[in-house]
Amino acid sequence: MATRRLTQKDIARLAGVSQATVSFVLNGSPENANRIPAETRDRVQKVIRDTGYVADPVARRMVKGLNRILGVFTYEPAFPSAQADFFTPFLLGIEEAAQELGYDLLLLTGAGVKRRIFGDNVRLRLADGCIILGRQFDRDELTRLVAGDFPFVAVGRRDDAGGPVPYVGGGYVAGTAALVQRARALGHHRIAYIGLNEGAESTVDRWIGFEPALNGAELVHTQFAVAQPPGETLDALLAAGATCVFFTELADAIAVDAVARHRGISVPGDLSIVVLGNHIRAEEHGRRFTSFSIPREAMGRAATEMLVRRVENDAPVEQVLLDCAIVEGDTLGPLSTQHVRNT
Amino acid sequence: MATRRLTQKDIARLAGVSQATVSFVLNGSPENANRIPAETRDRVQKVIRDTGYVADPVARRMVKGLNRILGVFTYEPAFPSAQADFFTPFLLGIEEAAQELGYDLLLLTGAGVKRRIFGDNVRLRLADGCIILGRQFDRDELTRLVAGDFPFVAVGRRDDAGGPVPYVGGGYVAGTAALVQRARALGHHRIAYIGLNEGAESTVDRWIGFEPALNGAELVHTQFAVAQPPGETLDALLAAGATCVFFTELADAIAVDAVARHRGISVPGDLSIVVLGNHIRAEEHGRRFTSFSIPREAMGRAATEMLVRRVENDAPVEQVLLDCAIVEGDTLGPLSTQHVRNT
DNA sequence: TATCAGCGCTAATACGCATTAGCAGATTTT
DNA sequence: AAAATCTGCTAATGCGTATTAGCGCTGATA
Repeated sequence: MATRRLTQKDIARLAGVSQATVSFVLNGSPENANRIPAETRDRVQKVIRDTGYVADPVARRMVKGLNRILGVFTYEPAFPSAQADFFTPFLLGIEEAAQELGYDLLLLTGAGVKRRIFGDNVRLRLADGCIILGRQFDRDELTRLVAGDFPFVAVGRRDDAGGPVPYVGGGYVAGTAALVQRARALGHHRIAYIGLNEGAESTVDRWIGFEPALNGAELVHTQFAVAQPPGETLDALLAAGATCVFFTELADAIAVDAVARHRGISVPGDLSIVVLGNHIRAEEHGRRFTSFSIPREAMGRAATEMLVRRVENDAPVEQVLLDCAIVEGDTLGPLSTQHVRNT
Repeated sequence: MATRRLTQKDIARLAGVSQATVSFVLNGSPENANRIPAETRDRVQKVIRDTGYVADPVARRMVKGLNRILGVFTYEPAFPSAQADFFTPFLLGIEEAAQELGYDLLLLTGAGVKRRIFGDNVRLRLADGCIILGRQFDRDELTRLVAGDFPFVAVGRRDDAGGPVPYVGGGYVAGTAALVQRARALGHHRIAYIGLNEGAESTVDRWIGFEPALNGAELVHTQFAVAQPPGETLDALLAAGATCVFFTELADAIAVDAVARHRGISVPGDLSIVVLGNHIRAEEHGRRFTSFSIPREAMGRAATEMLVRRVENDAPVEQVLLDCAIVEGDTLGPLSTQHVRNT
């Protein structure tokens, strides 16, 4: 560690030229580089090669505006295993796109307990722009970001916060509506909804897609809560005469499905189940629920590309929703004849 | 984007003081900060609060040496799904430790097809030090790293490269030896080894732990290759009269186990199987192989802590191996009486 | 012969911050 | 009353680079 880093001044001294000349040799813009004859250029380059000199990116950044670094900010830690399956696909897309575009990623770990973008020691600004991941999102910080001049893109749709928020989200509204239509096409007209209908945008979107798509079907039961006792939920569903139930939470669907199976109620024979969204490795629980898939990797990619557009070309705010493909699954079936008779 | 970033000069102007005073208010070293009376300090801090000013970390880094950023370099992309299970646990540990120590992570994506540390535009140096992940490792680059003055720590044991390499590795030698002893204790003395015994350090370590631990047992069959036809491998094992076989690759073990089951050969009744290492979610294939676990998360943590030690205190090179706990599993059993008779 | 245009390079500056040296005025000491 | 000390600040500098302005020189042009 004793040896100090090499600088352009050192190279200049060794090559018998000035620091400016070294700089020109390194990043010869056509106009200026041409003015340096091959002989001098070779001499300088030889010294650079011999010494293994590399320009200090920090100093570089001082002069130019940009750093070719994108920040990735998450309000929750990105890797801890509980979150890993959630965050990993996004990061996958982000990393691939960043690599293709020639950017590195600065992972902001949030220095303290509470993660904040506008904190005391915000190293975020080291990046040229930033991608924001995570379900929770401090409204005030979002507002400040929108108001500020630091380029960012959110992964996931966001309501306006003192202005439109640039984002790449999932088309949950359309995906949900498509699933409802599918259920309707299969004859279901006594439908139920289990899950929150307010809070985060991603949650609200399910409900926004759901209700209008009913289109005359009867919403016989709603439960705007999650993680309730599955037995009671099932009782309520049956009492209401629902033939098809939509869950926002996979976990709830799994629990209710298990109870139903235990009681000899056939899914989808007696009751169809639809889940509004998917999870990685959903297959592990042995049931392929009818749902839509969230294109997490593509969202990460698109957000990265959008961010670079904003950083490099000062592009205007964009808001993009990516399609959520329907996952057929085994839990949505046609209305049984028995139900048809009962109605 | 029209509004330029705020600088200390702006704050100074607004507060009616000099830029130096603003700097003192921000990072008041006890001696100097005391010289600024509370009145002035409050005035400056109010402006800072009102404007939301944050110091540019790049400029900061220009002056001080450090940035509180650790680079994470991987020769392979870190997230793509095939690698995700491999890299994620390391990153988990790295991120947690970095967060605790107050560092951010710079993920180096490798600009082109071939990832190199010493490239044309090495952004690595923006970090204070760097952690190197990945199975493949360019020998020349490692040598240059060792020779250079840039602090780094490798995850995984590395042979000397013009000097000792600082690393945090897994105790594969000891783990392998422990498994061999376990097999011996169960009566096995006709043992086989399937897998490479040269190449990467992690591979070599298995063999190094394996052979001496035989301690008189007969090595009746070796196959220094992976991904061979499992049927043929099994034939060879049986022909050699092996009662216990060690695999370096989980995939090979799975394949041979499947063929054995298909042929009605009992594992571990007729043949015990040991795998030298584990994989996340190994349970998915439905077989709990006897093996040792690789403490990936702990390795990430330890490497990060070691790196910070090197960065902050210029600590000497350390080489650490973390214990690999034995995973009991279901595939190593006592020598069957039939085998005992045969011998 | 004086002027001008190119050539090959260098001096000087700015980027935003931390930090050292130091200045003017007030207060205390001798 | 002069000297020393303290108080509250600012000027100036350097970190390593990119870049603009410009200098001294040669050869061509007027």
